[in-house]
Amino acid sequence: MDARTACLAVLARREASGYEIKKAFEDGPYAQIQDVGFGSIYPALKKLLADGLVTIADQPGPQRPGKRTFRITPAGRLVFMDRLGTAMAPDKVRSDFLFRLLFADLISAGDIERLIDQRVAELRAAVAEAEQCRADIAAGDKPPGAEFVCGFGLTIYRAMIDYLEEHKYQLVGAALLADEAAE
Amino acid sequence: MDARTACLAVLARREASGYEIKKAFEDGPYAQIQDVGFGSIYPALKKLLADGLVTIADQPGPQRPGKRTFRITPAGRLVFMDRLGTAMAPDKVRSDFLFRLLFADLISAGDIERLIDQRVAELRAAVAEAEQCRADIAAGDKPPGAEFVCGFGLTIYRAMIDYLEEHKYQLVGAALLADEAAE
DNA sequence: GGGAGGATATATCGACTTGATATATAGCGA
DNA sequence: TCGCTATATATCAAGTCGATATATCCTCCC
Repeated sequence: MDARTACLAVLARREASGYEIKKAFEDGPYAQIQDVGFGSIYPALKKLLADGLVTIADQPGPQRPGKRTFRITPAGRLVFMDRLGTAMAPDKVRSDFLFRLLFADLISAGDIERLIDQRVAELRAAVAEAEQCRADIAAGDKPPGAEFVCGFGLTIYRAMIDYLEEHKYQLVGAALLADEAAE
Repeated sequence: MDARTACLAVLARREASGYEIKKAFEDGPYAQIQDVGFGSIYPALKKLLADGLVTIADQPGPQRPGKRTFRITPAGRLVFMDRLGTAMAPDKVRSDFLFRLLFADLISAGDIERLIDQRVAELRAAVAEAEQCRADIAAGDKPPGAEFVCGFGLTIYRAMIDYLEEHKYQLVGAALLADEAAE
């Protein structure tokens, strides 16, 4: 998924500035799935504008000085629909946390426990956010996919928490034994 | 996690060529967690060699012509241990699959069902691979972290399959209703 | 023996992403 | 009015990604 498609996706739902597109990928359902920085968004919007897939919306209300609100064009909508039908890239995970646990034998038992506790706390925060997100969706008139994706995230976060709590001492215990043996 | 650290991690366990490092990130426990291409590995090894964190191991047996086997140095081991203690980058997911489902209202019911079925099939393959991986670990004398991480992956994959199968018709049903309304 | 195909092996290139940084205005509370 | 945060755009160096080029070795089958 390139930045151009990501911008088109947000604009397919509503008009937005580059800044607002960035925010859409920081919270809400997109946040769990994708990550796009300014360094990708602004060049992408420039290209989309040059290709006629988005236009700059005229500004009815009082606006911030530099702000430009983008609107998707019919051509842009066609291109986006076409992308939705094209082959998917395989899903990817990048986890520094699990990477460290692979080398648990090189870390002290205390540090392992701290690492896992910290991650569980982060996951609990993610659960709270996903629950909030789902409540917002139920209240507003959002597309059915959003609820499905939020529910998916919620389920997975909970499964992760359960696994970490159930198996934590398998790892910490092994580290304690190793620490003793080293003495 | 940069490519240099990734190379050091593999070399912390055993000597390996660039090609073998790449393979380590294609199957086995690293595969679920990280992804590194040749375009990152070879420049990383060059830098590590220049910094004295790895050396080229002498070649006892008969070897392939161009092959160079790298060995981590004591300095490299220190740097790697230090990295393990440094702040973690937050975990990231990138899912083209979920992204498409967010726009399920723009896709036909049949296509949604196909999309989900395909993903479930991929996940089943991932489960089989993780089970194989865990069996290999139990047989050999692998570090405790590997079993933990494989089990984690297995649990999450299964949770994903369950959710997709249980909620599939929530999404497909909504799409069918929308298709009818459009006629 | 020989040839096809696949696995092993290194290297590089352009396009893109990432993370940091620079710049500036608006709004709000102390 | 001073400082803080949020809004807003833009750019840069460093690094990553995916494709491609090149070459050798091994195995299987005719």
